[in-house]
Amino acid sequence: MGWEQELGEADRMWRTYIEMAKHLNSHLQQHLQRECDLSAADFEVLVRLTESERREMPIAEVAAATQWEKSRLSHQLTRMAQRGLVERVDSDDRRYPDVRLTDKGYAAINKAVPEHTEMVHALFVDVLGPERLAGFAQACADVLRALDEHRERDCSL
Amino acid sequence: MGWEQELGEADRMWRTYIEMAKHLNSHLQQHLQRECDLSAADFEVLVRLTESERREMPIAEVAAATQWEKSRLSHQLTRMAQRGLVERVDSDDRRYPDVRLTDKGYAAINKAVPEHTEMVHALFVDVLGPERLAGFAQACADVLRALDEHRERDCSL
DNA sequence: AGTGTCAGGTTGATACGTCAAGCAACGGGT
DNA sequence: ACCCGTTGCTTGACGTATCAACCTGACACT
Repeated sequence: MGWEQELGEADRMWRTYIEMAKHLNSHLQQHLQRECDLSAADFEVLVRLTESERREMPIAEVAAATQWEKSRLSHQLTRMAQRGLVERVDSDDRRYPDVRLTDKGYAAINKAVPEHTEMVHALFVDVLGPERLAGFAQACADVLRALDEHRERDCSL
Repeated sequence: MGWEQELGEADRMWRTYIEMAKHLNSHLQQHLQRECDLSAADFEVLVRLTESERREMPIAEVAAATQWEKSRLSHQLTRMAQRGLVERVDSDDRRYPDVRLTDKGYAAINKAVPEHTEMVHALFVDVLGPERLAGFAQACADVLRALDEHRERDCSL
């Protein structure tokens, strides 16, 4: 035993990142839950829906935007519909029903977004400052690119 | 509607980070699951256990290290015990039972750690390179500190 | 029209996380 | 010696995520 006592610099930095991500996430999530009675999943769906002018879009579009499994989205929409945040509506092609933001959902997201944004700024954006933030984001973009390449390689097997 | 079309630079960078974190996480998790048949939670518990010389430690210590709710840990240990990765053992003080790594658990973690580390390097450490990694980690540390301060303020209310 | 195929959606089973309540064992005061 | 409070762990119920199987309506080809 004991290789983990000999953690290199790099691995300790990795752990720092992991810690940060975990705490930041849970903090934002708890805030959202307490203040707005929305789970992170609720929030994400509602945000996507506001990206349509009509407060309504095909379910598949939400699925693409969130990158969720369709079954997860389906369950999520069922629960949100039960709470009156959204409703399913049939479109012209009955295979692909739409989701629509209800007034209640609209009110909820309009309360939540500013608070959430403020929190993100206080805990992240303002802490880093403009230059470091840019560097950070560039790093994230690079990692994302590496991930994509890696995934391509995996799929081509 | 439409404020989100006017996302500032900062908010787009925040989204980049979120995307990166999500993808990186799910990639590592899937790899661990496929190659080693371990969930992220399994992995974390096993790693903590290897940090003891005796392959065994009080449950409370694992709880402290992982920062999990005790009930979550309890459920997790039950499932891991069912799969033979760990076992509960009574210590001198019967209030505080220990968890011990079984041989099977030991084998599992010894296979998983190098693979996981390799993946972390390929997707993260090596992508950034030493200097950018250091900057990144410093940024994470700063955000963590901001989080702690914020939490203190919340608790003192 | 009839049949096949397929994309998109739903459903049910199972695993995991969280919350609240319960349980058990040590330690101090009497 | 007894009771009681505290502390750590477990349990059960519920909400959520994932996987696999299934359903459905449109389209193409015959």
